[in-house]
Amino acid sequence: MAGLRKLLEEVGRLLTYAGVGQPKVSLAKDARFGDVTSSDAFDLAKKTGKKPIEVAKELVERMDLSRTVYVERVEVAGAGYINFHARWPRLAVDILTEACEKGRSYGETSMGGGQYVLVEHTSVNPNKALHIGHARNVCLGDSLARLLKKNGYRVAVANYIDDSGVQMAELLLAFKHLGYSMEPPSGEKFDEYCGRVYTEVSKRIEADPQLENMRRQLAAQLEDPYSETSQLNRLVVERVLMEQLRTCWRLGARYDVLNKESDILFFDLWSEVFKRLREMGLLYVAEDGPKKGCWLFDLSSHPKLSKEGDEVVVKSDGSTTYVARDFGYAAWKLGLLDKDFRYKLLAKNPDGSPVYITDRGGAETHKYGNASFTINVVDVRQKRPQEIVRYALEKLGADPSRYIHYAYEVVSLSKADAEKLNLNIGERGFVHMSGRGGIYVNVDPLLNYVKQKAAEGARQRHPDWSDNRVSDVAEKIAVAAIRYFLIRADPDKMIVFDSEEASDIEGDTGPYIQYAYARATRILEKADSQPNPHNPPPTLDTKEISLIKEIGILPLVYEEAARNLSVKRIATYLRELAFIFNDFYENCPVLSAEENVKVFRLALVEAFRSAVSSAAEAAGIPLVEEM
RNA sequence: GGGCCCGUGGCGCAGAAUGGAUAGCGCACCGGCCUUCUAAGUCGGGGGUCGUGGGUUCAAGUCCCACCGGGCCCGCCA
Repeated sequence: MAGLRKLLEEVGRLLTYAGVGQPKVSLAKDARFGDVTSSDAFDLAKKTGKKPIEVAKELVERMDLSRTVYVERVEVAGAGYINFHARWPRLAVDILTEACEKGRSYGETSMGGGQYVLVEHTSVNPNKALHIGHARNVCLGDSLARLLKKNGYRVAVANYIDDSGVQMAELLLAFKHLGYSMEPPSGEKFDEYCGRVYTEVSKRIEADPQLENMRRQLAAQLEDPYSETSQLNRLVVERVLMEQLRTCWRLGARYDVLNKESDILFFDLWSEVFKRLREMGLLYVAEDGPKKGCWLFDLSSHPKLSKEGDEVVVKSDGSTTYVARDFGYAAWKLGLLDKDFRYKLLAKNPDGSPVYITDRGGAETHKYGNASFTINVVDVRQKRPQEIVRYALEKLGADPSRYIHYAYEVVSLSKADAEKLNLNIGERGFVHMSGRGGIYVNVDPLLNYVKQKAAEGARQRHPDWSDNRVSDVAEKIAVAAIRYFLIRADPDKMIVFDSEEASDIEGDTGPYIQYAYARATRILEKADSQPNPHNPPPTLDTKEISLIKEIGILPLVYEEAARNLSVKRIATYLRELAFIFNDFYENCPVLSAEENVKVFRLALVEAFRSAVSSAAEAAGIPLVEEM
């Protein structure tokens, strides 16, 4: 077990023996307040009517420090705080030894206990390229999956492929009837080309009712899986999908399974849900009104949605709505159904693992459903439909807390970026992105832009580097910059995307973390002694202690982040860790220190590398040995 | 009309499920630090009534209420 946790437990024991029922201990936010601090005296003072400072003194008097391992001394401070100071050399040995030994897996916990979790993210309509808003989804989802793995969960990653909507019909209209070629102009990716075509066709449809009619016919043909239109659609979908996957892989994401919406119907996941909800009297046909002839899902006893009316699940023409398909799909995720998909192998992730896709003729079966819980990374605008699905699952007898909608706010474009697209947005400082409206910044061009910036810097610093090496490092810097930018923000806050801000590689950015790691790597490269954490100098520098403490905190950070599903927490940890390392780097020379200090500091640097590697892996931020 | 979310120095953010000791950081601005482990770094300076008003508490950026400002959702679209 990690050193800091042992310290916290020891403090807890001391307080318990002194008479505190439920000790409230936390790591001190400032070294002036010791290492671990308690405000229990305030609570006790309230109950007994004494002064907090008197209570604190009494508690401390009752503590026996003669047999502690990690606690060196205790003091009462301020109005009644109890501050504990650690026996640092001892604690340092524990923390550094563990970190050095475990390397990139340092800090991992077993809180998940092997539970199986299905994380779904990306889920971009397969008719366009990923824009920066989709990238937020990918980075959050991928980091969540990574974080859960760090905490001992078994994780599979799904990507929902909505291959049966109007948006596909619109694209097919262009290819079948409007003379658009299926081959993009040279140099343009197929998915970006399709996105452009989609925007153009949408505009034409708006102005031409006849085209709208044609689109409707195509959409109807998509309902029949054996129609010629459906076959063409499958071709387009898979081709766009492969291009999208390349972008996602570039960002560091990976997938286990791609579930196509059309296959939810084909494999009949919906009918059983329909039957059961109907038997429970929660589905009924509207006899009159604007929704006459539709099957509606009863929301009248829902605490909040009851005021908004019931939800259509089957349209009057007999086709299902998006929400209905999601009912079936969600029930499958939680193992409420006997039916399952069949798959075929689609591709390999960069790590070599297989990516399966649902396929009506597929030979493969895999158990991806029946998760302990499932997380859907979907933007906040879908809160209502997601809540309806959750509610339906509850009615079907599932524990609704197993169905988690991980909602995040959208990414919009700054005024400056809107103007680059020749948009006049007036008074407002931002504009919402829209694939249909052609208002977006795509991920690949953005990555290329940041990469180019990073490459310039690398070439200046290392004139001897080959083009390949420059490109390789610049790519990783670009990915780190974009991922960190998207992850560090609170998911509840809208990101107003600005190219210049997002492409920054100085200050509070991903490359800042990479830089600290590269510096550490360099020290170890140049060292002529072996790191040794076992014989710390009798007194440690405050910069050393800060760094050791921050390294020691990682397991606690992982648990906290997993408990709150907060990938932001990992980003802020990385930033803080790198900041503290830089402080150490500036103030504590390693290579020029006396031998006994040197080997200990080398171990500290090594331990730092373990902690950064581990946390960077959890956040999906690539590292470079030299930059 | 009903519901959800946001509001911290000029700008962008952090303040960690459980309220605690002088509110942190980046950008921008001014001024230092490269014959010493990469200056993509670092140190110092100016700049904040944490939207407003109440309340709870020994203690509120953090909890409660109201209001103001901004965003989103309430389709036989997905």
